[in-house]
Amino acid sequence: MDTRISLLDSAERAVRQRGFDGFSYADLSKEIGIRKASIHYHFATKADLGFALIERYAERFFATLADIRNSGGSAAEQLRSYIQIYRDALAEGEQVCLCVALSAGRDSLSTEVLDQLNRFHAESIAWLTEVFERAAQDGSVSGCALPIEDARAALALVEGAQLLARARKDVSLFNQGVAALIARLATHPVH
Amino acid sequence: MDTRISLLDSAERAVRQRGFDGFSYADLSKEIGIRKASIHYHFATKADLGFALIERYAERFFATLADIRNSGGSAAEQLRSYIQIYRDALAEGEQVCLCVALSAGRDSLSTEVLDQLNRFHAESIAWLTEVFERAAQDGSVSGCALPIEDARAALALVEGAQLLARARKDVSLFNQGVAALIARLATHPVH
DNA sequence: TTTAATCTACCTACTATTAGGTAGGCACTC
DNA sequence: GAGTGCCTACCTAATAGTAGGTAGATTAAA
Repeated sequence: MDTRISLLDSAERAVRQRGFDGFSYADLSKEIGIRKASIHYHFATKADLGFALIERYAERFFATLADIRNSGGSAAEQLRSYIQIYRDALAEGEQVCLCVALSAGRDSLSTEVLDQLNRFHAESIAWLTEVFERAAQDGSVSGCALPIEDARAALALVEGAQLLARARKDVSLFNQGVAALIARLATHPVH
Repeated sequence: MDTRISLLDSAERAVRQRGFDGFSYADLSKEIGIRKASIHYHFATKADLGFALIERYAERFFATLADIRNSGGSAAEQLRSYIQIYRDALAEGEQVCLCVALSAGRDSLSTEVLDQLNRFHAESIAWLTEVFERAAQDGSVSGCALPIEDARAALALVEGAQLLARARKDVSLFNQGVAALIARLATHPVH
């Protein structure tokens, strides 16, 4: 079972660096030290591996979002945490978040993986919409429009900023991209 | 020379739909009706083809930006035109802009193509910064912060919104992503 | 409690297919 | 006759996936 996890870890890093078509079973084989054919024992097809990847990723991601929501911070604080997830995911500008990586290479994905990807986006927007609704109440975020519009813009922004940052392997490009959003966030409790 | 253009057209569509690794010389061969080997006459290597692609694209793109700048419209009008370029590029949600497509598959790109990609981003941000500077004067865009920050955020936003839209083959996701930005744009001349 | 059956996690060796790229030739035009 | 634009026929390396086997642990039956 340890091998399975090693495979997932190795594959996730590869996908987030080079896309789903950017790594092969041979690559994984070299990295974790079992033969290429043996990988098929754990993941019969590459599509199966892809599905397992996004399933595990979604679980982790949404658990983190739930933690942030339950932390009780202001909307601004929660948004800062949200942005921090995407900043951390960059890993020195080498990687992007798994759902950005998969979105980018959409064509080679199975419908199951695509469904998970859609769920990912939908739940992210739902979470962000809630935060922006709270922002309208606690006043910790300036310049708010409709919560749903702010939510969709925020998602597009962090994903786009990741893409720009990885293109030049430079995390500061991410920070620059989200600077305007961060500038709207109150640094101290507003009430 | 007609074949060369057909090859570029076909390759551009392919890259923007499936990424640089998502198409082969065999695909192009089938699509335009000459043998695979003959493509090497026009583009000795795939890297050469990639370079020709982004070169042609950049020329077109920046000519359009120059036209918009020279149109004499307000900053808000020019931003609307800018967003429209990215919306048009989506082509029913099938494609993304070439630089988004190339950013997504960064690893398989030659340094020459990567350089062009960086130039693309730098010039886009320069153009947008100018527009936001003008916005600070003509007042046609609300909620402006630093022009450079607004510029970087706008670029990240349209690129991210494209990614989201193509992931679901749905242009309305792009429109939703940029709605908050568009809401900041004055619909009538402000002075 | 030994024996038989089954399962796990791997192996070697192979397949068919595709990738980008090359060598050399052929018709046609300037 | 030199250059253009294409051809057939090939190459090497890599791709995902398959066939068949094996050492060792676990389980079930005698």
